[in-house]
Amino acid sequence: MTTPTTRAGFDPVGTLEGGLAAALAAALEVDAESVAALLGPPRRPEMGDVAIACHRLARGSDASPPEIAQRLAGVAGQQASVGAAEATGPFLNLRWEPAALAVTVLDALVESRAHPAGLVGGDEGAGTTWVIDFSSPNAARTLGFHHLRGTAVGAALARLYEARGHQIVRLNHLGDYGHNIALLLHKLDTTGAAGTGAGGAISPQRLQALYVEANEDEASHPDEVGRASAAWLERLDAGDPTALERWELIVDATTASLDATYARLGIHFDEYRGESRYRESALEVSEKLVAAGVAEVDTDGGSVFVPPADGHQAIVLVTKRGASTYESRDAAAAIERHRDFDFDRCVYLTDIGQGGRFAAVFAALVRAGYDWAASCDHVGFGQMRLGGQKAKTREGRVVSLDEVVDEAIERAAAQVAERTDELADPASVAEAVGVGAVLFSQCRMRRPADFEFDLDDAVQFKGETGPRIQYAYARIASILAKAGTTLDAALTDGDPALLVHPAETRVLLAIGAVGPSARRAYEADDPSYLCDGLRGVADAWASYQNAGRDDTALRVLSEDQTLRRARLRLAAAAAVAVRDGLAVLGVSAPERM
RNA sequence: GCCCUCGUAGCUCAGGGGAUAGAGCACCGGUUUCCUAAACCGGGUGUCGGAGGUUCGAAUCCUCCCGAGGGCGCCA
Repeated sequence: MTTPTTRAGFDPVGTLEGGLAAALAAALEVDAESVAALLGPPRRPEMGDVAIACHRLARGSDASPPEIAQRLAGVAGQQASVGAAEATGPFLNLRWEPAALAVTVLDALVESRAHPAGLVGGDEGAGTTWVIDFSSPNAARTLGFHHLRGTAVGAALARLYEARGHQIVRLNHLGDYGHNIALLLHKLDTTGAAGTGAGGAISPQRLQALYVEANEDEASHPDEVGRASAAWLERLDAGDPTALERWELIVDATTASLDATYARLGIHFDEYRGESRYRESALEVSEKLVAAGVAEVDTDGGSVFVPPADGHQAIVLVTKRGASTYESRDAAAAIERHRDFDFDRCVYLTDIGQGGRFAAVFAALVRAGYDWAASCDHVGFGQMRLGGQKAKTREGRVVSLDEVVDEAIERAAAQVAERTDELADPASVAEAVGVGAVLFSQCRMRRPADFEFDLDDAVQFKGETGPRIQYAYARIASILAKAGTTLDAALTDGDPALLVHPAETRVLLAIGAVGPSARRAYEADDPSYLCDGLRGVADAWASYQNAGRDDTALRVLSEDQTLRRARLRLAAAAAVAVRDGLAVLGVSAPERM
């Protein structure tokens, strides 16, 4: 009963359930697995902490489901971990013995501190390397608002994978090839030295201005600019030194700009690997796929393509004009990644619409003998809408990610200023809250679902938001401070067996649920499940703490010193659960706000 | 035409074959001599897009239809 920290991580309630399932299974002479699979939360919390539907257990038995439920109620009632067991028709509802639950949860939580990621950690990934490719911005442009979801979710997944024991390589597949670049090469040519500053470098701001001008040029003189740009792209393809030199200026300015934005969000990459890097290797891959009989050369135009196969769409590897394509460059990139990192899995986080394309590329590689390509996974996310429209533009222009973050921080600052408490550093709190609001808003929706983004909602500090969860942490921190103790000290002090009030049980169950929520998020490549778990703790804690307003007997800082220590331990546990979970999402937890 | 994602409360979204389908927002009321009222408590909403089918049991699985968005060999 005291081995809650397993390979699958912190799951004290699972430990209790396992013991219960074993006892029930023994009574029915069936295997524990099949009983454990039927255990789940009841429809409504008033019914109990855990329930079991007995219909399936009645199969192949003389007894009816209600009879089974009745019988199991008797067996369950004998368990030390069970406080109450009641058969309701074909269902068995039961409550854990509160003290047993408290001891199990809080002991497990202390044990989980041994893991670097705490209670959201696990060891499933030990000894394996995963590559994750996310954000994928374009050169010559600042990070746009439409990159927010992939960036926030990707960073969260990378941290989650690390928490689960994987070695992680974060890659940013920069769109440093094609039209945008061509346009800017031409622009740099026409503006000459005016385009560059001291030392020849281009500042991100200058680059952005040039990009806007270049697009205006194209709009007003499409034919002329189009021809000139295309010529520059050819020079670049041919390895022309001037073209390469300018290309480098553009990419350097881009990454400088991107890094600044990522830094605000607490995100970093191990490497940028732009598409242009695969200009030649893409053509080599194409040849290999032809040689393997996977790709064909089109008799009409000389292009190279992979015909539709096994339900996958057709993909073009080389165009009629002999240029690589998105698909062949992706194939080349995958091969390079496997060579460089020897990954066990390579995750591509992009919008869901690209799933078919990636699947076709990976399948073609597998058919050509690159068996490892079966461990390349496209993980897609739904589209963000703004006022019912695609997030890419608003009022006809690209909304930059920086603008959104600025606005979020501004609103957070206004809120913080309103409660001019003795905050030592209101600006840093506003930043933590603003950034937290933005990141959390991106992670909380189920990954594949489209969702309507509303900055007002995200930054509104109530409801299902990051700030509300941060607030729960801050309130606990405040209590601990008032008690003159620290989180770490409180966590191992006090007797859990005293935490038997229903409001306390609710907090304990919520804390216990965070581990499984992290595991599920990990298994589904979807941080939203973790968000659910954190929200549960914040809800339960807020409810508990507010109950203490009306009923002084429920105060954490009880007159009874023994009870007080136990409750401080519960508070610390809730705080740790929230903090560990938010950390995975990239959201910090200020001590005061 | 084919493929993918989806359709659940006024809005934004959860629902891992099981009970009376749930949260948040918005709206209305209540709770601050109090451990932070950015909170909490209470108040009510549903042809689960439609029709069949499988099942003891379907929002959930299968088929068809309707509707939305996205993708579908030479753009990135």
